[in-house]
Amino acid sequence: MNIRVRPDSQVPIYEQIMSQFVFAIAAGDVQPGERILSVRELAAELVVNPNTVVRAYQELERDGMITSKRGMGMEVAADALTICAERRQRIVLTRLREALLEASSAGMSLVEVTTLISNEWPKPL
Amino acid sequence: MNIRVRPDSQVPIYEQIMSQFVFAIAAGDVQPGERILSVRELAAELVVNPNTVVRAYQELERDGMITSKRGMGMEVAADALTICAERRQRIVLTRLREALLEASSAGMSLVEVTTLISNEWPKPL
Amino acid sequence: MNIRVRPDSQVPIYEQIMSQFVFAIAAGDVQPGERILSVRELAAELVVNPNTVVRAYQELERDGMITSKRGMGMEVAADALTICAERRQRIVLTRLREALLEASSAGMSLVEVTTLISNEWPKPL
Amino acid sequence: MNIRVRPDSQVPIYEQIMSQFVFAIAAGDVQPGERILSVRELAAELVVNPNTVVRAYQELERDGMITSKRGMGMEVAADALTICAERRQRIVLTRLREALLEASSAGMSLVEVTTLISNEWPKPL
DNA sequence: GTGGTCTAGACCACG
DNA sequence: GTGGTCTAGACCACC
Repeated sequence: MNIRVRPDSQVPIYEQIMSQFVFAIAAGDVQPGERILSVRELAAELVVNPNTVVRAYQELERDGMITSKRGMGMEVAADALTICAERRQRIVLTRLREALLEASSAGMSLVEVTTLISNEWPKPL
Repeated sequence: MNIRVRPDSQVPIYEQIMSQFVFAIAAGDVQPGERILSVRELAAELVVNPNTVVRAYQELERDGMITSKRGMGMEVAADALTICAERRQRIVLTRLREALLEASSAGMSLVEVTTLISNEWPKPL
Repeated sequence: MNIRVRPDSQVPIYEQIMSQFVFAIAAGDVQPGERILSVRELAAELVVNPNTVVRAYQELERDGMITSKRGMGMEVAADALTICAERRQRIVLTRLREALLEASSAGMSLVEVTTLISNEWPKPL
Repeated sequence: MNIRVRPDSQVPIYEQIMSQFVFAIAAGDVQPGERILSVRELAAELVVNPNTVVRAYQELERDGMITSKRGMGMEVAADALTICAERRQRIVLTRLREALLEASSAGMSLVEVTTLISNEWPKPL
């Protein structure tokens, strides 16, 4: 799994990290039980403050996506897949709804938005 | 033109005010040359601190959407329509792009997104 | 004497009116004892709020440049010429000093400024 | 770089702060990428309300002179030098033009002004 | 009446 | 620690 963050994005770095984990787990890129990078390792790889990774991991753990194994690092939780699939859906939906609400209140029609989306649909990375 | 703000939104109140002006001007709800509510009036109407309105107005002014007539309030700038139309497009596009990028990186296909949007398209207010 | 104001200038309209009177009197365009436009007339001519003209006239009167003749309007004061000449000097000097201070603190040399001034010297109107 | 403000000046404190940054950057006193004083630090140093510094920094940021690194303070932007050099020129020119226009309309000749300037040229601080 | 500036102090998210 | 936003209330200049 490849994690990348955009430090200049509007969305907080720790949230970017979280989303990427959620997406990776939901997609099956990482399996339940699999060990994940340590805080220090990931922080070094992303060139990011370790505290930021700590926060992302804490929230992921609180939500049951990862679990800490008594001083041996952290791994993907057993039931992470279900949670992540649901959460992925929720993240995407929320963001899309906001964008649509704004487009609508800006006076755009459904047709216009649909056309625009077809043009803007990002190419696979 | 009716302005409403959600004080508990993620997006700052002064930005909400700005967007609504941009959209209202772009839609022709208010004409260039037309006087807008005074800082105190709008603050009272929105139940918001006057300074918050001041900030929104100042940013709108420096972007050329409104102009201040010393001691006589503020009015929609002569060339506000062009600016606002362009900016509206930009605001909506930016937000949509981010949402689509996320949907894409979450593994959704263009078809799925399009379907989802048709279902989620907000009803006119 | 021709008075013109720039409503969008940084300097207050009433000050613009005052300066122009000072300059006109100092230049001899209007003579002591000569009647000046009434508040209403000047306000109409400049398309300006009468209160603004009132303020300009009040300050001019307070400084001895014009005097009100019992309900018959206002006229240039007897000793206005001396006062205005002195004041004109002061106005120009103050403004120039500020500009030079800024230029200097911006790192420009005297030579640069002198050159620049020769190029920028406004053509007679 | 030493920043000083005159609290009793006509020009707003936040503008004084901005100008000093522009001049300092244009002069190369601070380099692109260099970290600048935090809001609280500068506010304490100038004995000024932090919000005043915030305003100055925000306007400098939106004009591309400095950039904010979330949670890590602000630094001089990469292309700040170009912007600041251009802006410095503009600030000085505008102020000088106004002063010259006034001097001219007061009836002074170019020679008089040049002489006056040589006498008034402020000594280096 | 209008906008413009400043202070004081609070709370928040982020790293 | 950092910046970002908001409130409250004050004073000012201008029209």
